[in-house]
Amino acid sequence: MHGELTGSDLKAPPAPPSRAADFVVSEIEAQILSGKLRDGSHLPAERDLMVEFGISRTVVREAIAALASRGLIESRPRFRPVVRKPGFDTALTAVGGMVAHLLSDPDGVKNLYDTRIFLEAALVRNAALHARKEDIAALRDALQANQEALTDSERFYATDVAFHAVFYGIPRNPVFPSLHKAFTTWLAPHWKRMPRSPERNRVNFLSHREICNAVVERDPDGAEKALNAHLNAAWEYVRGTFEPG
Amino acid sequence: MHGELTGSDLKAPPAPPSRAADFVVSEIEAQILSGKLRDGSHLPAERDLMVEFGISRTVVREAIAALASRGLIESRPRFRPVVRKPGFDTALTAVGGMVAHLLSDPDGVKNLYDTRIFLEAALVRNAALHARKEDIAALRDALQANQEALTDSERFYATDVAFHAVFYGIPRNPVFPSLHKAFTTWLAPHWKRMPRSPERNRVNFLSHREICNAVVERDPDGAEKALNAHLNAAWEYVRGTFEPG
DNA sequence: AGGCAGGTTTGGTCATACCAAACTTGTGGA
DNA sequence: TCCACAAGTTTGGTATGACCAAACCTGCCT
Repeated sequence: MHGELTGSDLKAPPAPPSRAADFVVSEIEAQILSGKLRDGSHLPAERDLMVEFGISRTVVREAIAALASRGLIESRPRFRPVVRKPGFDTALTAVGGMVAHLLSDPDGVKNLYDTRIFLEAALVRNAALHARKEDIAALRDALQANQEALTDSERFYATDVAFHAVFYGIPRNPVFPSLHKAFTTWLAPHWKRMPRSPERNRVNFLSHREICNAVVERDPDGAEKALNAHLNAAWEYVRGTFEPG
Repeated sequence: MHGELTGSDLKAPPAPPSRAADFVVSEIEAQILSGKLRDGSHLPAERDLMVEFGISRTVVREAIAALASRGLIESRPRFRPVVRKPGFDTALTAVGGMVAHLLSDPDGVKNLYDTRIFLEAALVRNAALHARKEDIAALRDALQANQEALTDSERFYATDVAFHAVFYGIPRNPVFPSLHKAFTTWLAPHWKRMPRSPERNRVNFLSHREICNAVVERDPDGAEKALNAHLNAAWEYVRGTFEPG
């Protein structure tokens, strides 16, 4: 049936590649890139693909599954698969399931959270140095919304997230908003179990205001310090959700 | 236009109907987490799984494929799948294929590279502030290796990567080395096409030395500035690999 | 004991069939 | 004319069963 993979392998140990569906995958991959399959359009029917590539439906389905898990196509149970040219955040979404397992280990949560702190510290520093007028305005708006939600823990959480999100938007690099989304999504389960109260909200709000003020005053060190204090304090509460101590 | 979907029968976004393989996936997922399937052990034969779950081999294979693409098991062509409890960098590896597509767009490369610069700037700053003696020593070693490879562009590249890697190790958070690996892997294709020469190597080495010195002198601003200059200069060369201008 | 040959597993692929849900189409009523 | 509903067709999901080739295992033979 199909040709051979002329043994030009790349690596000795894991090399003898005899894959068939992979060919289809890369083919469809290429078609998506070349635009033959445009974003949003849907994939041909499986039965059409099998004649187009001269393979069995088994392989077609396998290929589709692979593409789907790579985020290149979106395959709902009974519907026609939809072509999706992935963005940075769909990429991060795809790892989500795996990250969930990483987080079964408390160290995983800690490491991920520390990464977030590290990045966000750099972001507030960046904000203090480079924030534009609109950014400052957005920050103030977010802060006010945060304040107005002090007594509504549900809404406070949302405005809290929104406040932090502002910093991720300032560099004008789409990777950062995607990262923010990823962080909040991944850490949300633990966050949800964190005790909440108007008092806690108030503390957090004050931290936000402190950060905001430092940014407005163009004080990167102050902003960074405030953010670190803020997030490290939050950690003490989060860790209670899985470290009984 | 259409009336509306003021929801009667259709479940709008995601959650509707039927998937059979997903059950198997989550089941095996759970078994991996619970330790019933230990890391490194191999999965039961497909024909065994189909009786264990009372499903057809089709579904079993689909489930295995899904697990494999999520990085929970490692499935080589003709071999028994091996259970793998994923780590941060296997997670990032899994996205790799997708990222490759993001990079088909020059903006994607730019955004990713900018992200790297941003993170690495924060890392060198962190290094200047918190590097331990061992870290400084490692940095000096890496720098020296880098110098000794000046005339061998191949080896220079390796030592270059290794030098930068030191900074990712300083926070002692495994996420950062994984990120470094991911960055270098993803950007490598473009990097490979970048013109190289002993002169370029020398320029890069001098940048490295400058960064190293700033770190040794505990000068975060200087280190950050030097790194930004270094990487932004490199970008000018990299962009030539896809922007013919 | 060591090594090779043959039988047995096991993953990869194909072909076929059936079901149920989604899509399409055609007809009839307001 | 247009909407609504029902029958017919497509299409994805799953199940069987079969075959091949490579990997694995077993046991004989030197």
